[in-house]
Amino acid sequence: MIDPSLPVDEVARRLLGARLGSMVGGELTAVELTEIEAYGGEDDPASHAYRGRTPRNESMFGPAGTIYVYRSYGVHWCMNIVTGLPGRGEAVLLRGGRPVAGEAVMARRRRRATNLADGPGKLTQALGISAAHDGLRLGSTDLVSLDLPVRPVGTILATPRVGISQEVGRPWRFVLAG
DNA sequence: CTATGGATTCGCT
DNA sequence: GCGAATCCATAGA
Repeated sequence: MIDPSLPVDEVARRLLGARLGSMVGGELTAVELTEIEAYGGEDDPASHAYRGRTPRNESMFGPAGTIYVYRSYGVHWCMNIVTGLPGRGEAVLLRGGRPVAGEAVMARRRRRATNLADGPGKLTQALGISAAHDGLRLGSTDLVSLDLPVRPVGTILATPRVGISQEVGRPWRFVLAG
């Protein structure tokens, strides 16, 4: 599913256009990923893994494909997928997607009809992702699915990551053009 | 633009 | 232990 030998930024690129689905409360929802950021391990000041292993980021140090969910700003859930070798603490943050299934369910969860998943907190809310999913592993659970794009996606833009003050020079935010 | 929200971590005592 | 600062955002005015 996630090749542990690939650099984290390469994984981020490849996951653009992938279909991320969830089965929560018996309801199926799915998005096509359009915005992803890469985060390194203990050598990346912007990464949660920078200060080493803690109770919160424990799942970041699991095998590639592990899901890492954390609370952002005390309000939102943010979902990451671990990459690289176990113990490295590398992961990609799923920052946005385009709904492709279960839009009505997403609209109900979001209490909105538009902008259903165009942000990290919106994406998890639309898919029903929460702390209950932290530590699960893609391929080992039916609750979350990830399917890589069957055909090449369009242009991929690389920009600095947002919301951080460190390592601004590292262009590790990837967005699908259009 | 501002209000909001709560867990986590760190620096002290 | 305890308090304070921090934090990869969103909605609504």
